[in-house]
Amino acid sequence: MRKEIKKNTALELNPNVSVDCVIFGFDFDKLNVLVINRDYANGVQRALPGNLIYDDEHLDQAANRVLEELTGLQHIYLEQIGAFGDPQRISKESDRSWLQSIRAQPDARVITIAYFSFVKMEDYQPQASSFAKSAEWIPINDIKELAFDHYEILQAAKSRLKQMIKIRPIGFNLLPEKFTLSQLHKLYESILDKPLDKRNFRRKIQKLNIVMSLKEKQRGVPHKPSQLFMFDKDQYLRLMQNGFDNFGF
Amino acid sequence: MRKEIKKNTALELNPNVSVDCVIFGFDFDKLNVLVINRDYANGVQRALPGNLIYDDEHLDQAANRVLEELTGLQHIYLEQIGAFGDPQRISKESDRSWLQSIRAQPDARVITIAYFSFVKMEDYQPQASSFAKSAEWIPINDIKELAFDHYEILQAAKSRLKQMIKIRPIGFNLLPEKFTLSQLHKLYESILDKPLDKRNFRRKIQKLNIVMSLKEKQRGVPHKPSQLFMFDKDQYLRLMQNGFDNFGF
DNA sequence: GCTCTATGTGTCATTTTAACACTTTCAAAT
DNA sequence: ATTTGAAAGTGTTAAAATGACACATAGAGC
Repeated sequence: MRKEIKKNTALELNPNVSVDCVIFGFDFDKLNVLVINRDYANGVQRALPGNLIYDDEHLDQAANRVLEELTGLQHIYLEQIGAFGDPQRISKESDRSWLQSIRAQPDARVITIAYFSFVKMEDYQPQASSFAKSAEWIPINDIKELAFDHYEILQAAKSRLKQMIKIRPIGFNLLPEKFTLSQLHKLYESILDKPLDKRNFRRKIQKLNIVMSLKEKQRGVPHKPSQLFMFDKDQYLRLMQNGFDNFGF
Repeated sequence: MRKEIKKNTALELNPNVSVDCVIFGFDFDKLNVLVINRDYANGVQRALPGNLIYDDEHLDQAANRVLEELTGLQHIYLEQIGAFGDPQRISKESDRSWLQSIRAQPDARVITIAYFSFVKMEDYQPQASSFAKSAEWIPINDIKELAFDHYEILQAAKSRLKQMIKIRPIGFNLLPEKFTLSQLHKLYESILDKPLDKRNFRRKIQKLNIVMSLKEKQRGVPHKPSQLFMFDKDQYLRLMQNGFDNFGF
């Protein structure tokens, strides 16, 4: 018998449904993703933060709870990517042996609902706990494999991010309050994974009026100091409401 | 005790995960959606075709199977919309009483994975079976309520369709092999839910080279007969491969 | 042959895009 | 004090895309 009898208590995990989170961060040079490391027989393996949901829990809440339990990150707006449900998605040998050490029903079919978000890296210092041995930011392009089907989920998240940047001014979430246009430019290049003409980029961004130039400049840099900017929240909200559908580079 | 002991046989339904399908059709005038009718104590209620998945089944396969079982539609490319997982999503009284008549574990938490697709209405005459009393095309704008959270799912599907039409030439799937530009025009207006300038629409479509004009005209219409067109499959595939991201009306 | 109805067609002003190179400002090193 | 290195900042032009707009045409039914 593989499944246990399941009582209807509020705090019971649902053995068939999990959530996984892809959290993007930007270090002014490249995109990073938040991963946890877990011990297993033959070493350490990376995975996205994720776990089973409780039976009476909203999916979105579950994603937030799990993310916090494993990495300490709180109060993050997570957006659903979709469900991943290959019946074999958790049956690699390294995954199975690990599941046996942490799950009451390690052989249950599990479908997972993936979520993603993007944050200012500086604001969130990951703090591992629960079954995560550690939690850290890893450059996206350095990731060659992950547990379960998490690599596939990561690719889906990247492609959603790429789409999303064309219809929403995402920089808001990934950059600190004050930033330079070069940093924003680099962010767009990192996400779209292609070079963008500097002058055309600046023209296009400025026409949207979502950035306001401050009276302040960078200091201590060994080159011409850059103007600092902030996002204009009102203008941002106005754009979003009018269903803004062209931010295409 | 709400859940039964669950054995690990291949043909067992997973009590926690279902799929639901939103199938759009176009009758040359407006968008329709395929719904099933089910009997319950106080009458008839409409629902999207959907049901539990088997424990060893891919989600996509489950969606295809369920759609066929309930409506007879086969061989349809279904695209995932996402997961819907409100813990209360199946607890309206009318839904519960109906579930008790068809489910082994009517009180289990069920999350559903929604799929959508669009077909040529003429090619698919719905044939109800299983617990569907009937299956039929209903104009989208006539639908005011559906079972469970299906109305919400329908809205999500509509909004995905609206997005998708901006990045893919969807007419391929919704129109018969030979069609007129006016029909295509009307289709775009129905999906986008706003009028589009006739001349600008025609110019834009023709520039893409995805439609080929035939040597054939409409016959028997009480007005100037329209030129017939077909889609150019090669050009379509070429466009799709190059990641075609602007079809914006 | 008259009427009704949907088809089909072109222009122009405005906006958007893509391509492209040099000067400026600061810190650090000499 | 001068030089050097490194990134910031800035404008023009040609080509393409967009949006607004009105009237002649072809067939069916009477």
